[in-house]
Amino acid sequence: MDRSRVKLTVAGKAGQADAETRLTDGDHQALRLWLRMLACTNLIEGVVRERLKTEFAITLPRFDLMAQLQRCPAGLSMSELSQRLMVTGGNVTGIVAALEAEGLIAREPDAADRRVNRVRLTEAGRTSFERMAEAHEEWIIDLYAGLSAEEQADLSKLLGRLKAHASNVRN
Amino acid sequence: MDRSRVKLTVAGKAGQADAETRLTDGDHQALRLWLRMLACTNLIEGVVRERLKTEFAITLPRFDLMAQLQRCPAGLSMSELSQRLMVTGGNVTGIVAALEAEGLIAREPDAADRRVNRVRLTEAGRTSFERMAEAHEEWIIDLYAGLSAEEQADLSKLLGRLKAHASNVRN
DNA sequence: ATTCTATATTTTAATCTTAAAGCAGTTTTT
DNA sequence: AAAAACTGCTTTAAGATTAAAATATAGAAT
Repeated sequence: MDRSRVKLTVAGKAGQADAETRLTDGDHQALRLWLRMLACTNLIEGVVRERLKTEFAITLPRFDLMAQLQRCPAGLSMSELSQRLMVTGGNVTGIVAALEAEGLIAREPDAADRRVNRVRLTEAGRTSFERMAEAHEEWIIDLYAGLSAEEQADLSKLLGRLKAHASNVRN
Repeated sequence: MDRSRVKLTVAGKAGQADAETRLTDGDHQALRLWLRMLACTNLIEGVVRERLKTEFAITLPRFDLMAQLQRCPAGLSMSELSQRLMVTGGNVTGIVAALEAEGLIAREPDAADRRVNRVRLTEAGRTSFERMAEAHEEWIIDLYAGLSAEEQADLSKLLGRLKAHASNVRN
């Protein structure tokens, strides 16, 4: 563990006193759990975001979009990207424009339906993504290494149940 | 369960095909777990965000800021808010400005240190927050009701361990 | 006292995000 | 075929977010 990179926090992300720390005794168990879960997710997401930026000069949304494209070498339409990334169409428009400007993806009009734009990774994009994805997977493995394989399985199961229930509540 | 509110998704958030659904067999356990956790958090956060907006016409960041202030009737400085919310100072500046414009919070210069701005809830802000907080807690309880008290405790324990480990990895 | 250093806050530029409105092209109804 | 309805995408306006630079004040060192 390398403690040498001390964070001075001149103007960056503030010190650590996360949401959870601030709870009162009166708060309900579910509320505490939710804040803890949020803190965990933000922590991990923050690490990923920061490393993608410093090590690969890319943002998380752009990385995520490239990840979707890599699984579909034939390409995806803007709508399909929107669904898979669970974001609005306008958002995809912006991210695709940025990645296209960087030469990492390309778009072609669909032959059958002139409304559709088909997006795919360029060769440069594929090469670049493969390197990033490998590093990314290692980061995640390391971040979760505090839990044994069995604990990870337990966590996954609980989250699966939570997700199933919460999905119903939403509607 | 009310299924009557069918989502037409004209231009809003796209259909449901969450990140997790898109995984390959080759992906590592930790990566799958991470995507599931992210999907869960986003799901719950989305519900909260949406309901705060439709039922109380407020955004989640503003609600979170008010929550911090409610726990500290004496008020908090901008820096303290920044730390507790785990966001940058510039971000707090913007959110405080918005809440001040709505008359929900007030700011006064600190007597002892002229650099400091002390922020607190106004009477209107406190009244408004109390109503929202009550509803919010119920939403969370409902969203987590798919897990028994024991399962919630297990989940909390696992997340606590994960958080502790990931905090170390970050540095 | 003056200079250096640190802290508190704001401003700016860039990116991401959503909801809503609009345009272009496709499909269905009549 | 014309009209209506739908689908795919982009644009716009508003908000959130960060990092970095700028400003103002405070405290420490000389």
